[in-house]
This record gives sequence, structure tokens and C-alpha cells, in this order.
Amino acid sequence: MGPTMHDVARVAGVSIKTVSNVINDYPHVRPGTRDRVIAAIEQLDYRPNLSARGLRSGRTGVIGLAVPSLRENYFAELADSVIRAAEARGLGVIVEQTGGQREKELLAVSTSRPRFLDGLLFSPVSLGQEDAEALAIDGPLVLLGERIFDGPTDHVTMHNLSSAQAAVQHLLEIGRRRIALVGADLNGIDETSSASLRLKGYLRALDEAGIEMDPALVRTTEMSRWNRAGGAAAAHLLVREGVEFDAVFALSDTLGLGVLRALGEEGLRVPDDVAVIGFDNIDESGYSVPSMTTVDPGREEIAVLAVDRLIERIAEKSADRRPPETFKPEFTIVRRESTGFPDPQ
Amino acid sequence: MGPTMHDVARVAGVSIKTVSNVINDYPHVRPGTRDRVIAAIEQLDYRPNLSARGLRSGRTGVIGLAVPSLRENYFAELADSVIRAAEARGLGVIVEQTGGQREKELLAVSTSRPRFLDGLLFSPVSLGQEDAEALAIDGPLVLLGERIFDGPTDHVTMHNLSSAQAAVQHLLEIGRRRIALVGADLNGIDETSSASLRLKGYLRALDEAGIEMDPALVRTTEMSRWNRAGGAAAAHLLVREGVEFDAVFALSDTLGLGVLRALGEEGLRVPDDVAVIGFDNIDESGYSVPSMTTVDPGREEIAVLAVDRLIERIAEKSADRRPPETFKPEFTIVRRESTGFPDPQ
DNA sequence: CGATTGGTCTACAACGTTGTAGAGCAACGT
DNA sequence: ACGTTGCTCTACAACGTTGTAGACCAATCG
Repeated sequence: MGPTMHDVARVAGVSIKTVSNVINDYPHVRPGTRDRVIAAIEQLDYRPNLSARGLRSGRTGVIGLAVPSLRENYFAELADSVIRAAEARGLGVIVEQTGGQREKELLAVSTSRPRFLDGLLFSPVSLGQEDAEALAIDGPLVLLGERIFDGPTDHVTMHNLSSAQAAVQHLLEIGRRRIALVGADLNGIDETSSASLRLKGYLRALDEAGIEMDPALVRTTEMSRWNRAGGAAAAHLLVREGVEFDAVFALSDTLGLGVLRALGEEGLRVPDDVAVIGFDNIDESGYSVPSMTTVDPGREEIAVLAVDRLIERIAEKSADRRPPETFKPEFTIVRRESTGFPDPQ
Repeated sequence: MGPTMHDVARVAGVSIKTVSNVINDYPHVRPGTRDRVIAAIEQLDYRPNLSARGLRSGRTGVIGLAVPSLRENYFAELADSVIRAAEARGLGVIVEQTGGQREKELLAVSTSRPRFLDGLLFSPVSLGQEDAEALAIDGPLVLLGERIFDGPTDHVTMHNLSSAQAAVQHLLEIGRRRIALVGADLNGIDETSSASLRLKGYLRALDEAGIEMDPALVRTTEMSRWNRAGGAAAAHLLVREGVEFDAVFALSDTLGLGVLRALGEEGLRVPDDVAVIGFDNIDESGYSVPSMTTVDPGREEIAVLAVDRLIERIAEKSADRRPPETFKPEFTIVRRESTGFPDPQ
């Protein structure tokens, strides 16, 4: 066990509280005293015990980040952004993986927080509107992307509908008319899921272009969630069923990368035979063959907004609670080879 | 602030210590008493304050994981494995990103640990043998992969040399003779780095096959660390310099994926013109076009071994410290399309 | 039957920190 | 000269938990 404030105080010849004051930048400490304390701290290599501080002050300086899985690139990159944003503000991040399972997601919000985390950033996948009240309890909570609840919680999400619409418009602009959608979720009638909103954007874009929706072009991904295998399977099916299509809107980049691979296996050229656009702008999409056009939902900004919002909520006195808010950064379409735009350089 | 043990004790009609005993499975508690306490805990939705427990017992139940970046797929997948292994053992994981920078790596080992983490899993990149003593201090520490120190620390690493040798042998077996290596690190004469060991494996395989090494085939990746851009740049250079080669051994999968992309751009077919093998077996390698043969260094096992080893070290009394050990799980070569093996299915 | 054992439970102190209250002192204004 | 102010610092208590010591009682043993 290392040195404590008592040790530092003894060496510096001051009271233990003065050491505390120096550490916490309490203004009324004479420069000389401060120097002596700092010298003692360095001499002893003193570092504060966060458990004790947490016990006394109620803050641990640690927040939680609950995501489905770090093996999904989007969430790995989101975690990267969140951790860097948090670190810049002096917070540590405990990462929890829910696997996208409802049970684990509920656990993450309740038990996971055994009076330890100052707050939680949570990216739910399986929870729906009906679980809104499960989120009402407990401390500071900010929900990230994916779904939208009407619950009493802050959201940092994305322009799911309008960006999906823009993605399809991009395909229309380059002359495609038979646009398949991969990754639809037709079981849940959950109006607020990313899948539903992006589907709605797809439909709206088609509608505005005067194109009728063909159910054969809207593909789900069965068991497999939004991963490469699901995208590949959906693309194979499209081809093997003989469905005519000249473009694919994949609801996530990993789906899109699976689609790219399957189209290659089927002997179709991208973008000549089929154009492909994804969603998320994960790093990988810039390096696939061909590189993939995608929707950048503003991940970095989502992370920063979310951390800042959480910090505000943590600092808030329970008295002057502001009403929950929703934030949506701007999205952009990143044009790459899979829709006929050569990479820069 | 939620209910405390005092509240539970009052409701259950016992002393606070009895509540503690129930929670910690102290054996000598009558079933009836135990039931009343458990009922009270559930009624109040009591959850222990980990700060207080940490203060009193010296354990927080949280370990640290310091990796270069979660944007590198290998480390995202490693983090996934570590977090799942830790969760199964009741530990939380705080993830820190060093960016591979020496300064931040040193910080991660020292300051990062302000008497809070029970232990640290650390995957160093920039630290070398000369920093071994910097790692001597502080609490339980287990080093992961990448580099090997002779310091007083446990290692869970991989068969860098022999697996690299096996990778090159695989290329030799399919008839390749002009085998390029991408990702060499020729600046540092650090004999213990992954790059050096894998280079040595490459050389040994060539030597055993009676092939002389051609310096033009051994490529560094300049500024960029082992990422796709570096692999792509190296492959472009190889082609444009007119170097003759029929295979590439990329020292990481991301490098290899960059190589795949660049070869495609240069109009070379994989594996017909050039066979490619990577290293790491990240998920992505199974889904590239073509899918990429690679070395699986046993990532999942590395994570489990490391967490278990750290837990042992945490439990250890400082008296009976066992000497540091090194663990290396078995590696395997995963054969895929980039060396002429069709994917299963 | 008295002494011993062992199971069950409690009171108390301590972990290292920070908030509160206030002491001591110099500088200032009247 | 004296009260007031404001800066600097200290003593003390408290955060919620667990280890230690021991009280109490029933069962067991000689």
C-alpha cells in the first residue's frame, strides 16, 4: 500500500487537509506551502486513492460505456472516440459488452451500476420503447444512437431517416433505379429502431423519385445481426433468386462489406453492374476493394457530445434537473469507388 | 444516494456486519437470518458501494487494459476477449489507449494507476528492453504480446518467430520463391519486438529452403504503423519499383488487407500472380476479397491466460511471490483464398 | 453437572479522503 | 487603538464497508 495524505502532510509539515487543498486546487494556499506539498508528493510518489475519494465525494471519475460488442467495428471506433473524449476530461471508461442481448442490456443499466460508475453511456440494441421505464431509474444516463426512446433520458443519436434518404438519393443520382436494401428488420414493428428509420428514409427517397417499392428488393438478415456474413448471405440470395438490381443500400458498413464480397463471388462488378452504399463510415470501408461509399453519421461528434452531456448530468444537482434533450450531429455522404467515385490520390 | 448496509440491517433486524457476512458468503449465518437479509436487500434494491469496499479491502474489482488503439482491429478483438474473460470472473475493465506512444505507455504503467486498479494488462508497443525497470514498480502487471522484456513481469505472448517461419513455409509449400515481407522495422535494433522476431522467422524459413534473402523484398512501412495505408503503400512501391515477387508475407492482417487492395489496384491477381499471408487472424480477414490466409496467434487464449494470471498475481501475498512466467498459446495457419485455398462452405 | 467447543451474531475501529467549522494572523479602515 | 475583513491553515467528522475481538447460547464432552 502506497503513501497516503498523512505521509505527505508529515513530510511537508502541514495538515492533511492542506495536502487535499493543494491537490484539489483550492485557491487559498500560499505559494510556498503549495511548493512544499508538491515537493513532498513527488518525493513520496504519492497518488490519491480513488476509492477513498469516491467514497467521500460520491464521484469515482469512472463512467461506463455499454455497447453490443467491440468486434463490431463501428462500436470499436465509437469506443475509441468515447475513451479519448473521456480521457481529455479526466474520466476513465469501463467498457461493458451486452452482446446485443436484451437481458444483458437490462443488466447493464441496473446491476452493472453497483454504486460505482458516475454515469453510463449506453448503446441499446434490443431494448425498445416498452423498456423505457427500466431506464428511468438510476443515475446519469445518456443513450447513444441506434434507437430512440421517448423516455426521460438524454439521447445522442443520428439523422437516421434523412441520411438514409440521402444515401438512396445518391444512388438515384448516379442513375440506379433497382435499389436493394439489405438489413431490414421486419419482425419488430419498432418504429424507433435505426433499421425502421433507415427503411423509412429509403422508402421516402424512392417515393420522391416516383419509384414504386419492390418487396423483393428489401432483404432482412435473418439470425445474423448486421455483420459481414449477413450481408454476404443476403447478396447471394438476391442473385440466386434472380432478382434484378443495380444498386444495394446496406444499412451498415459491415453488411455492405459482406455484400461487396458476395457480389464479387457471384461475378458481378462493382460499381459497373451494382453500386453499393453502406452506413457508418467505419475505417475499413475506405480500404475494401473497391472502396465503399457510405454515410458518415458523425461518430466522433456523437462521442464528444455524449461525454459532455453525461458530465453535465453528473454535475447537476438533483434539484435543477433540466429536461432530457436529443442531439444529432450532421451527417455526410462519403463518396468512394463503390458508387463510381475514384478515391482521392 | 441509494440504501446502505445500515438500511438493510435495520429492515432485516440484524447488525450491519451480518449483512456484510451474508453478502460475502460468510459461512456461519443461519439460513433464516440469511433469508431475512436477502429479502431486505431485494426490497430496498440494495447494491454495495464499491468505493467503500475498495477503500476497506484494498480491492476495487477493476483491472486496466492498456492497448495502442481500439481502431486497430486486432486490439479491438483482444479487448473483446479480455473483457469477456474478466466479466466471467467478476472484474470490470477500464480501457486505456496509448496510441502506441512511448510517453503515454509509460504513463499508463505509472500515473494511470492512482491506487485504483487492482492490476493492469498492458500491451506495449514503443517500450523496449531499456524500459524494463519502469515496469518493475507498482502492482500486478501482465504484459500482452507484441514485445518481450526480460523484466520481472509476467508475459502472455505468442510464438512470433516459429509462427512467422511457418507462414513463410506455407508460401514455400505452394511453390512461391520470391517472397516479399511487408512491415519490417529496421530502425530499432530491438531484438525482442514482434517485428524483429517475425523477420527472423522469415529469414530462417528462407534459409532452410536454401533461398537467399533479397533486401529489395523486405519492406518497412515508414511513418505509418501497421495499418492498411502502410500495407497499400508498400505494395504499390514494390510494383512500381519493378521488384519481382510472387508472394507477400504481411506482418499484420491490416497490413495484408492494404496489400490486397493495392495489388488489386495494380492489376495483379491474388493468389494467381501474388499469394498473400497475414498475421493476427482478425475477423475481417475472412471477409476480404479474396479472403486472406493468416496466422492465428491464439488471441482468445492469450486473453484468458492473461486475465487468469493477473488474478493470481492480485491474490498473491507479497510474501510468496512466484517468479515471473511467460505463456505462449499454440498458433495455427488459417488457409484461405489468398494462398489458393477456397473458403469452406 | 461443569467445562469446553463451536456456531451465530454484534460492537467497534479503521481504510484515505473531503466538507464544515472555525482558529490564527496580517492588513485594512475608522 | 480597535474592530473588521480576508487569507491561510487546521481539527474533526463523515462517507460505507470489512476485519478483529469478543459476547452469547446451545451442543458436546469428560
